[in-house]
Amino acid sequence: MAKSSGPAGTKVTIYDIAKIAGVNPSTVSRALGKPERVSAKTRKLVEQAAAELNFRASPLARSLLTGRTGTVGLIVADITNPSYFDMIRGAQAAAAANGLTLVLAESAESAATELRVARRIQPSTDGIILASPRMSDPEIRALNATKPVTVINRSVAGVDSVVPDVEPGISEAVRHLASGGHRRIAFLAGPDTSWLSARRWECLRSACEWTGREALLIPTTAPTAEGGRRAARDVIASGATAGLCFNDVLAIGLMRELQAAKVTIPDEFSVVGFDNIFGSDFTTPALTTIAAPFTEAGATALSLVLAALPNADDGSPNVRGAGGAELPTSLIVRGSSGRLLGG
Amino acid sequence: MAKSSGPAGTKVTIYDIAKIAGVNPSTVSRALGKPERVSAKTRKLVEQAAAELNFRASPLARSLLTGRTGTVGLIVADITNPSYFDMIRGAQAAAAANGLTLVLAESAESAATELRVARRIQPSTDGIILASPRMSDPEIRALNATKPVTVINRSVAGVDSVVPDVEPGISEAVRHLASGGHRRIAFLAGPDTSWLSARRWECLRSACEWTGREALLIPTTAPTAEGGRRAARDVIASGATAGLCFNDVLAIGLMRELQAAKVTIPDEFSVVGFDNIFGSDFTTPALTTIAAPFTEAGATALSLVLAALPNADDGSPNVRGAGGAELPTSLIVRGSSGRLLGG
DNA sequence: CTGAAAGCGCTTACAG
DNA sequence: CTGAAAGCGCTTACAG
Repeated sequence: MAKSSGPAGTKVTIYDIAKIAGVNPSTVSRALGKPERVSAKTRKLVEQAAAELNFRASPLARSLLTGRTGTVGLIVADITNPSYFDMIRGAQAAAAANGLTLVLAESAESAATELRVARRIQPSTDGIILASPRMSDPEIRALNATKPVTVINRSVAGVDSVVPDVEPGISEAVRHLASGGHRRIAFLAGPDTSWLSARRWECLRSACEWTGREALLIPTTAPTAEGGRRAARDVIASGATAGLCFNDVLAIGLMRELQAAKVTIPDEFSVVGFDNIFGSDFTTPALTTIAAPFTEAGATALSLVLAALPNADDGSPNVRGAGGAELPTSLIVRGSSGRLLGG
Repeated sequence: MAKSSGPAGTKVTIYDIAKIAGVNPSTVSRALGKPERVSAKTRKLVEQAAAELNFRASPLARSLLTGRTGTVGLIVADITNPSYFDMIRGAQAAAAANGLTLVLAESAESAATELRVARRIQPSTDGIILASPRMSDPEIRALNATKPVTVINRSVAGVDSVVPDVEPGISEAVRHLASGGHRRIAFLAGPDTSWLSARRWECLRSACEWTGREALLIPTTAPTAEGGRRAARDVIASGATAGLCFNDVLAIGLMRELQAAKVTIPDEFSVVGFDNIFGSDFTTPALTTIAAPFTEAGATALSLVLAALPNADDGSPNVRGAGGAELPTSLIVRGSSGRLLGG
């Protein structure tokens, strides 16, 4: 039996290595952590012993000393909402590229849960990213006072953020719809705690005003396909001939329900979504949507957290809340929008 | 200025609390951790002080002592592959329900990366779940010797696992296709390191044999939409009139490419996927697919890891590799499959 | 270049 | 019920 494969649970420490290498534990630590500070011979001895015992340093013990966990948290409202997929992917890739581990958590669209989860993971992470947070500004600032926080799809004074510049995408969409003969455009809103939904609505209203169109706000029960279906009746009742939806899933739900009610899309009604999610081009007609570079948003958020970390060199606290990125949006025209029949 | 909002980075410890509560640090620890072992007065004192200082116990320090991290890792091949979404969701929900944090990591479909990532996160987790792992059996067993491992979509001797029972779903699919007049059925394979792909192919072959149909194996370049598109030519060349695809994304890619080549679906060719992913009903025609309860798979995997944890009571190492769950699959017939025109 | 000691923040027998 | 001490596994000045 090789002793290297001890029973599960046997923890190999630097002391074990020190013993068989015949050196002091502190020398083991050095040999492994800063090999250049140790003689070639010692290093070899230690490395051999470490390999033999299949040693893995405890990140916990190290973190306790260094104050760094090598982990960044990402909290999203709904882990299965495809709008977040690219963001998660972007953050995860950026974390891996920086030798960090990403912890993913979910808030179930609840501000209270979000705060609880954030508090829970904060002590074991170096910083956290909040995707479309539902908490209040002061709550976010309080978290940011403990460890670096970056918010995505929201702007909070004193906190690093990554937000889409919604203007270009929405302007394009309104011009596109206006040229298709649409005069009354409905906005199917997101959760009312959503900063981004408010921004999009504001922007739509102003774009409609500018082009002499009418903008209508239609609340929804949830930013899901079901939420879109349920809103369909109100949309039709409003007299709008086009709907801009807070996200693509909502848009797909709306389109399905309208089609079920024999409304032809886009001849009788145009549907435009947001986010260009996976599958948004699977529908018939394929969904027109306003896209934002979410992969980049996730990566940028991670780099902002990284930049806000206390400097490893001098330990000086870094500036926080100075960072901010605005990512451009654009319209992707597909089949679900176009000229209004007889419009 | 309230002193409760100290500058960032000021770490509040039980010593600070002990000082202002006028008790020993160990008493603080007890008051917070096992309140029943402390007098009501002391408890109140400590709780007040803790609240005042906005104290949060360091999970790192605690983990170092207890050996428990309160974290479970989940490694998937591709974080944006929708086949994994429900699995991730199920595991995440089950983790949260048990007061655990889920760490999500990605292996980029590479066995080497997978092993590296697993080793990296193992020390800071209590156990890990490997979704459709690409590593070798011995590598997985070695990981399992250190800390509990549960594999999903794979069976490894001595390791807990959750696998779909592919038989019912595939049998149904073959009967469905046979009754539609299909005699030659292609299987668009997954990665050749995929245990599940091998299983599905075996099962399809045996089901075809049983019903007197011909089964053909068509390799693909990747389990993605692009992989499906690229395989389309081979599929047609094979003379098959129906294709069972390793996953839905592959199936959607295949369907799109065939449609682009003016093949009418399902009149001239039937397409069946696996996994019933989000969006698989968005296509036209909607995708017929073989579904497995992935949310449940994720949750079950988490509970298996939990059960394999060393017993908190007596610290006795728990049995590992004894657990195993088989989850039933079923066919969801939608528009992409049916009777072969003139078949 | 290397050793001995102190300490990161907590928990847990052990006394009293 | 509470205090004093030891220890989890590592790192880092401080001597030599």
